[in-house]
Amino acid sequence: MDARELLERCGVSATENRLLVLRALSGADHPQTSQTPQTPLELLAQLSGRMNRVTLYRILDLLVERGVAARHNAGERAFRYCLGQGVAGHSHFHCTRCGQTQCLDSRLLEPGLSRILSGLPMRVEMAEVTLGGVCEGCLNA
Amino acid sequence: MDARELLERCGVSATENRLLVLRALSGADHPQTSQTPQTPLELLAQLSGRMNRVTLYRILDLLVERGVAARHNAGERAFRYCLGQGVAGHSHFHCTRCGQTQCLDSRLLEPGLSRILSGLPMRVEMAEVTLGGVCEGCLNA
DNA sequence: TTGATGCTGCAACAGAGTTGCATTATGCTG
DNA sequence: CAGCATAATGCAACTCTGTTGCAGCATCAA
Repeated sequence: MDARELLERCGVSATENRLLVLRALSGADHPQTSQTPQTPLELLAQLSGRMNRVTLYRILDLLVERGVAARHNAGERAFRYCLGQGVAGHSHFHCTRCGQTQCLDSRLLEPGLSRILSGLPMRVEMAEVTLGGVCEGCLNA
Repeated sequence: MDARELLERCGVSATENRLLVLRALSGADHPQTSQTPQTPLELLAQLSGRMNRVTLYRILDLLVERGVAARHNAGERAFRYCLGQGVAGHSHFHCTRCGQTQCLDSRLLEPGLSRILSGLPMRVEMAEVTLGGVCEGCLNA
């Protein structure tokens, strides 16, 4: 979907900076990162430092609040951000061998997750699965 | 189990400070927190600030490394710690209404988790499920 | 006793995120 | 178009959380 349209649909104006952040999140300039959630500083590097650090934080907060991006924590000090909302089934895998973090296809988690939720007494509105181990690539290498 | 014994079993000497931290983690003095992972600063408050901040951090690192405690991140700035190792099925629920975070019984997650893992191509060594929503207590209130 | 090791505390530092405020851009109303 | 209100941005300074280096002290074994 068009980034400009995406922004306006959720009620925020499509400023130059916001478009840049969306572009960086989508990995448009660094295809290999498209499935990897990024830290604010990594994003800033992609933007060649052209944007103020604070502005970036504010835009990320806004995107998360509007459900355009998801904030995620893999046990590091910094948060990581990626496109897509943070509700049901937004999950990640972190490879301890190569250090890469990748987003998991939520459809793979669906059946298992609903099984977990069915056994719980609380009302669950958000579910995030964080997995760690050795990724397919490292296993084959 | 006895705290002193627990420490010595995993090869670290049972110093006064370490026993204090274990005691605080177990919620011995504040029963309502026994199921709630705590931040280092909350732990420090329980210890009436009698321990140096750095010492506490070092002890927590040690306990995590030895599998006695689990480090966990619920999307806040600070980590939270609780007893029990951080491997397979260590999971939490965060109530958005009352703000409480509680540990989930891993046995409740077991079937759903193994279903998730069976569909993935990577070798999974750690799995953590983070749920958010409204807890049982708040639903009834 | 001596030496080696481990634990603790203090101070200083580093990373990540936030706040306050001034400046600039944008858009609306008359 | 002018004037004003609002939103977005940038800068500096700050807070919070965790880390590192170093020195003092305890413990234990030879």
